[in-house]
Amino acid sequence: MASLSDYIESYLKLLLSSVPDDWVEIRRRDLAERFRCAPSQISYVLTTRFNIERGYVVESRRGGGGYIRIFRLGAAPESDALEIVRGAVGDSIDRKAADDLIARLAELGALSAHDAAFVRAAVLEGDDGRQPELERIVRARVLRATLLFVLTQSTTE
Amino acid sequence: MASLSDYIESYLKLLLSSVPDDWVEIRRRDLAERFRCAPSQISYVLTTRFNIERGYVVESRRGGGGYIRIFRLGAAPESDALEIVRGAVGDSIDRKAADDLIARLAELGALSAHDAAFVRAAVLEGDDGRQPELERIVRARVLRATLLFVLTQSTTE
DNA sequence: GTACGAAAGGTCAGTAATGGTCAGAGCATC
DNA sequence: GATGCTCTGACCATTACTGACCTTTCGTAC
Repeated sequence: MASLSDYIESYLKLLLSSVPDDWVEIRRRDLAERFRCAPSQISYVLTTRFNIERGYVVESRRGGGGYIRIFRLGAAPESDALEIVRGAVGDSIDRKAADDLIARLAELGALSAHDAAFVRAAVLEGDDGRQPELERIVRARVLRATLLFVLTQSTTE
Repeated sequence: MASLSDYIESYLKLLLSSVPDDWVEIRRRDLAERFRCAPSQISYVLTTRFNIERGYVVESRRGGGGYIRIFRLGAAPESDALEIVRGAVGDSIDRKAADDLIARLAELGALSAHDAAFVRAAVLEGDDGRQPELERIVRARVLRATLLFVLTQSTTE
């Protein structure tokens, strides 16, 4: 329990806790140099430790003056609701399963009635039922994004 | 946020915000001199940062007394963020256009940096480039749904 | 009004400087 | 030895920036 990835993770979290805003900007190359590792390792740490399921969003730009920005969202990463979302929404989901999931989260108290209605609306947006396969994919992506958004927004305080 | 292009972009936006009308006039050569760069770099900044997707229109004239005018769009009170989303996202959208739209909304103040990063992450997630046509369609749907969701979410209180 | 030179801006290919991806090797744990 | 996490290197994609060359416009001489 002391891998290089762990050190990089700690370092980034320390960085995040030391700034007033909830985001930091780094350069992949510099960080790799500081830890004497391959640049791709930084990418590895970011995808495994700073993904959306853990409460972070990463944004980057390539090319000259490129950067990586890490945003920390407000949620407790180990909350039950996030666990459920992580497990329940795959790459593809049908309408009923999506609806059930939303209902279940509302029941758990993770989603207010208001939020549940909005998530449901977003997920059904543009669903004309003509391309079932496409719909399943879109539904999964929208569902995951909106749920994570709501869940990481509302538990901030 | 450290490249010369970024500085030139900031400078021009500052200029735009300091005038009563929504347009400014510059000379490519003077600006290049001020930033100590090649004149073509100014053109580069204009095409990448001040295009129509981001809400700007550029007009120019060559020869003696030549000039470049930059007009900012979207300042009309009736063109709110929701309208822009409905109009800009069609049935299919490429990666760059999606990114530009998110950037424009962030610039308008409709999206916070957090929310912009969030939407961007949701829209670009799972984009493996193996089925470009399908991705374009999925991207448009996810973009519209998440944008409408985030925008209506933040304006409801 | 034509010709020409000077003074703008436009275009584009090429180079450099980033970050992204992914297969596979290494290593730890069970 | 199977499984899963770490880590890397080779290769790819994107963005920044420049210089050489092109086009347009104006002013002036004739």
